[in-house]
Amino acid sequence: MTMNTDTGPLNDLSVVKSVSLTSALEKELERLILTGELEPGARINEIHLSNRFGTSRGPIREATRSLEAKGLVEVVRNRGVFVRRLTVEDAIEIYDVRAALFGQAGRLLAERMTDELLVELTRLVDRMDMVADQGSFDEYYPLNLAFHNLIVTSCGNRTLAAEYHRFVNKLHLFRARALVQGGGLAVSNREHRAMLEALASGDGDRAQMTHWRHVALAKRRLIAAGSGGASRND
Amino acid sequence: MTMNTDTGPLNDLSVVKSVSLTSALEKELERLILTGELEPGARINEIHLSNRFGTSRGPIREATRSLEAKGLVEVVRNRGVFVRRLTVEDAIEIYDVRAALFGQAGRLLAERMTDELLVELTRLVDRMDMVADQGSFDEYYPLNLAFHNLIVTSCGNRTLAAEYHRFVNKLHLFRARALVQGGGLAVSNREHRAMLEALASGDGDRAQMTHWRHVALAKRRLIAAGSGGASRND
DNA sequence: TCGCCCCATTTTGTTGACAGTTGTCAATAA
DNA sequence: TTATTGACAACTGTCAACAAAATGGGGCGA
Repeated sequence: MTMNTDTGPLNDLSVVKSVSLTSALEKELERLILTGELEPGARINEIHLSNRFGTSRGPIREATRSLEAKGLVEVVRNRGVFVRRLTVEDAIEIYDVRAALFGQAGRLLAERMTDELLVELTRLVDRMDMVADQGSFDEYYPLNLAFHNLIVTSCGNRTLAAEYHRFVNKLHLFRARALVQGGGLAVSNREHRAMLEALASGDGDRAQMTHWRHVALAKRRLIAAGSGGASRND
Repeated sequence: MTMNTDTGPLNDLSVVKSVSLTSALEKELERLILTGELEPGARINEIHLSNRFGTSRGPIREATRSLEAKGLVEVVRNRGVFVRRLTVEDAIEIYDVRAALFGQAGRLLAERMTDELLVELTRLVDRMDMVADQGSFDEYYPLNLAFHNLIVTSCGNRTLAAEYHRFVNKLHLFRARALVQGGGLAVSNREHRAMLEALASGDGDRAQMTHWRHVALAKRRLIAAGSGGASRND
């Protein structure tokens, strides 16, 4: 059982009154899941949670039903709810969806590009090149994340952005999560430069293609890495 | 209030025991929303529903929280839940997401195309041409729906298919729903033929482009029709 | 007549309790 | 030793009741 009884997260919950208890619980549960504190496959015990958060089971059940609809947990009747476990096949499917959404975001962004944004994006890619030379993955990863987030949130389509983030989050449920983050840093950043050029040109077709390809290649790297060693999906 | 007290749908609910009451209620509520029996903006009264379905409020609350996560209803604290109302801007955003997903489906399908599927798809397009000549929209619409569904469900990516359908469903919440279905029948079917050719060629790039463009053009038709007359989104 | 305040009613938020189901473990028999 | 059975414990599914908030209407005063 991965439950602890510290009261840390509890404060955030008790303070709020403007927002419903259910949604606060949902946010907290989502955090626990995405950070891995609740591991994929783990069972979510309603009584334990209600004790931990000092509420009854009702709001917790509502929160888990919401998380089920979002695809983060699985509800089995008379058995309980479990943190969803993604297979390699699931992860690959998600990559295709991600590629489609990210490509569309690139297209939209190319058609509404600004100089400031181009400067900001270029700076991120430059810094990624720097840390990639040093092979420092720990520094590369957050920059990479910021780069992608900036593109998606700037494309002007909030629906698309929300969906994109939902699927990126879902990848956290993938057991062999290290594979997702792997891949050549320098190679990946060369793709970033191609994306930048397409965005700067204002050519929507080209931007969509480069952005789509970036995720598609990441998927390829995932498959290649997966078929090598840790391909078990039990 | 659009509630009636007939016991028709109730039977389906009481019979089942293997599936939870919550998910049965959720399905029924989703049906009521998508068919328009519960109109966009309508308030969902927990007590009324619990009386109507003969349950307590608990399962109904869980079902509505799930529908909220799916984007079909909106929950306002201490006020209740309302059937979500889509603005024109929302609908346009959804079209972009749909285009991205449909394009990806086209690409995937092109790479795993079979002769039988091509025959089946061609038959649908042929029949659409027939009824389009007669200007019979009532016959065209279900054929068109079947055509798109067949493509998406055959692409081999269940995650993508589920997302696509989720967004198509959400379009039912758009007030000026007639606009969504509008557009030239013959024009639209000409795009279908281009998609067929791309699928038959097995060229993923080309298939993605033709499929993406098909939805993008539908979006354009929506915008054109919307800016003309019924552009109010109150 | 118009605007504001107060109170009753309605509705939601949350809780605790009970019933039914699942999983476990020990005792028994082969 | 191993398989089976029965009882117990833990947990989920559902419900009814209480508390808090919002809605609506009537009365009062300007």
